[in-house]
Amino acid sequence: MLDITELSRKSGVPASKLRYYEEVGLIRSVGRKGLRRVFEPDVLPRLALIALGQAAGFSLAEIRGMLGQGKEPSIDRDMLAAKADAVDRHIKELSALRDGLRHAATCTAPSHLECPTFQRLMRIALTRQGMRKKVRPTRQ
Amino acid sequence: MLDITELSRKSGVPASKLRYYEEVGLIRSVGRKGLRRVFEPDVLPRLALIALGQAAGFSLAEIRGMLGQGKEPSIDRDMLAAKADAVDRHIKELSALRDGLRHAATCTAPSHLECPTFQRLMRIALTRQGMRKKVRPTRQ
DNA sequence: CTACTACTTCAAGTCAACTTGAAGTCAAGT
DNA sequence: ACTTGACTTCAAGTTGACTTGAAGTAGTAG
Repeated sequence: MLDITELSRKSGVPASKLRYYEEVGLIRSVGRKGLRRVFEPDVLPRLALIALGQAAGFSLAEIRGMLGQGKEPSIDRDMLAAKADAVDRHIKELSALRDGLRHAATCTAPSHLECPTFQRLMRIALTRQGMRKKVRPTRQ
Repeated sequence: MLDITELSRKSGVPASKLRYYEEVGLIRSVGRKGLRRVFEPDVLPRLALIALGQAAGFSLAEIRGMLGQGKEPSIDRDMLAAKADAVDRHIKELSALRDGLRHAATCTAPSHLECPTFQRLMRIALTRQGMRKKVRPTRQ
């Protein structure tokens, strides 16, 4: 059993965030010691999953859906497979971006617009336009 | 030369977003026809680059930094290489997540906590904890 | 018993990236 | 000349994911 400060220290997640996560139903405390929340140690892997899900561009609501409320993830297998496919598509886009960046860093073509590698990058970028699955950075 | 409606139609980017992007210095209009902004066609690849950069988890400020203001990207090669490395690390995380998801979709182990694939996923997730490079979905 | 500290709640603030709405303006068609 | 429609500006609103601040309270040290 961990109080919120211990959990915060072990996980690296600020206490305010832990309270927020509990409030929105992502984690659960199993009781109180005085005022203080007490958590079971299995919230640690759960927090790791949450962080990973965020890194993949899922909203907290989606992550809550994936994790379920019980301890056992108990998740819909088809949905998981679909999510995996979505992540895979995202990876492909990012691979193209990485290659494009690396190329741009070394390419000495007169104009990027004339460079075939750049052209390919553009095509992939434009392909992406339709599918509205974006991602953006979080402050801090 | 394109007016804002044509640019919006060709790029799939709503006009309000185009105005916003101009306001924050991501794109430039080259003049007005009456009230209406007029753009050069080379903003089209630029918009594609912006979308791709967002997909990679960069903020608009970072993207503005990468693209520069002129037509020629004129970007710092070292920074580009560093960005490419960052994207590559992100890809590795996502690959782990994808594998974890696929595994979870098919795994019939009694408890995920006992499953070695899940364990591996956890280790990678926890590795990520230190580096504050997150990403989250955009509405619409 | 009193202080002190670290927690508690709850409301409000913040941030990026946009969108929406009101009120105005221009050029093109009738 | 007048209407129409699509643009214009500018301020304010929205969303998700938090953080911050004020005011309160519970366990512990002295």
